[in-house]
Amino acid sequence: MSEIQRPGALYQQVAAAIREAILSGEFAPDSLLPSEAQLMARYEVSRPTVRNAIAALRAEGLIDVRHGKGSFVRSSGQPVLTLERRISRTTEGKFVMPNGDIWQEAEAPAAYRARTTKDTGHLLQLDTDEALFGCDRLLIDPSTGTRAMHRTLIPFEVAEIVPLLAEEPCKRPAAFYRLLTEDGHKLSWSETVRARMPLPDERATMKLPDATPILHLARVTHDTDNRPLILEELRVGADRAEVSYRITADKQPARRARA
Amino acid sequence: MSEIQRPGALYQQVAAAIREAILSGEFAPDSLLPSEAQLMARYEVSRPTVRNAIAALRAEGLIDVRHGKGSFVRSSGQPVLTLERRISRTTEGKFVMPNGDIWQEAEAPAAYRARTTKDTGHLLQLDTDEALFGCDRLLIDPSTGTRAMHRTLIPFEVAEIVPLLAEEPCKRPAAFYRLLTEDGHKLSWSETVRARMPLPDERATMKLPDATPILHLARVTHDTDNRPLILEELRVGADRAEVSYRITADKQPARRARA
DNA sequence: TGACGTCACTTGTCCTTACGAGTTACGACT
DNA sequence: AGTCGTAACTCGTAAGGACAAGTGACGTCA
Repeated sequence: MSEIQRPGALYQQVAAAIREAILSGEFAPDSLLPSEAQLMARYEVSRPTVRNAIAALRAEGLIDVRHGKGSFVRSSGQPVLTLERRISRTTEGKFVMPNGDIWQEAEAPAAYRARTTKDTGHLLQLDTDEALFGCDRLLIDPSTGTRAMHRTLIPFEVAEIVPLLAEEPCKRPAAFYRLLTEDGHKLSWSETVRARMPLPDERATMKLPDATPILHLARVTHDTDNRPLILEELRVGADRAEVSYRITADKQPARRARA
Repeated sequence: MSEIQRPGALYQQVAAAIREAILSGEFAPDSLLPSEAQLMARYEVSRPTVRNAIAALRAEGLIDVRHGKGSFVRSSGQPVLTLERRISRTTEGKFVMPNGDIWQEAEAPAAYRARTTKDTGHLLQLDTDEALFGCDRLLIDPSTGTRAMHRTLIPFEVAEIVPLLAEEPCKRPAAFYRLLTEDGHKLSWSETVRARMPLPDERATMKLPDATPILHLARVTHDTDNRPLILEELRVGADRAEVSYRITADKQPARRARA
């Protein structure tokens, strides 16, 4: 290390030095970092040490490395896609829960039968290993290229009681809402937001960069008597998307606050 | 590799084999994986290759490695802490926006002056580099040990117009809501949820495990005329916390649906 | 009995060497 | 001029060796 002694292992010192250089602006976003060979010379360390330092910065999401080209400072752009949930009461006293019509289906939806896990069972107020109708979709927002994975789950017993849902398990959820509302049901929603690292197949399907978590949304639609009817899951890369809940006050119609 | 040939590099084959063994249940959650030496023998590869495979699984959040002890399958437990936003109208026609009173302050709040970034400026409908009052807190939920970082930001010009906010910039946000409501303001909220990898200081402050993203919540409180008054940011490890929005229908009081 | 030191195990760090593979530019050949 | 091959760069993979550092069990000593 040609620079000041820092705490920790050598590769951490190197990583810290590069990190500071990035955050201080010495290396601008999207610019090319020195090559491994140059970093070896600059800090007087071996190649594994340099690569270890670079691996740490990749895990932090600070840089992107492209085979044969070099390491680039990741432009810490904000999400380009806002999933807006506008929660308000119109003058007619209805809640609004838009379904995000921006999405297009990249493939034909895949219908199947499944069973509740501990997780989905809890959300649907069912035990584990209960039978479900399922439907998976791969969605794309054409304006930003953002990909997302969508899943609809409907319990067997709900499909019996509310035949609307059993007819076409791969119908778009927005159609379910419309049909149920026309049928006299008063719906309420519960939406849970989690974040986690993607599984390898999720990384591949959504073409996620390194060190990119995914937002995992689970929306449960409840019937009048608070019985869970439908569980929808949406998974999307957190580098592209954010979720926004806008709660407007009494009788004031929802207004766009965007610049 | 003593097993079937797979696509990709050697270390990826090893990683895939271990991953499958974990997901299939051969290695139970919280159980000890074979040591590096055992894995070297089992797959007939060198130690760097084994370590590379293990590094991949760490980045996926599948395993935890403890120096001197070994590698453990991470128990994929669900979040232990649900930040509930119950959005409903009471019979008096008021919206409810609880502030999460579970949190306790781990240290004295730190007040300071700051300037808007591109990000915070956008949320507060201000240009970049406008003056702000700021206050940072380190919060702890004593029942789960979950740590979170909280930040309050109030524009100078808002503090002039609404003197309540300037008096005590480190007052608890819930107190702001109460004071403003008593003063006749009709508040509305906009809450944005993002996820990203933590910076090193965030990892240290919140004691986050490897490969753990954070949830980043930004809540803007709007005044009657839709002017942004307060920006609150909450950062919390996504391994511990989730956010839940419950939107209940007309006049039906919010009910707990938890088991 | 209790405290402590040692040893055998674990992962962490760091080095050297070698070759494979993607990218780009330059130059020679057609 | 256009095409294509090669050379020189980049990062990716893999092996080997050596020592440091954390952990826990066991045995010795006071």
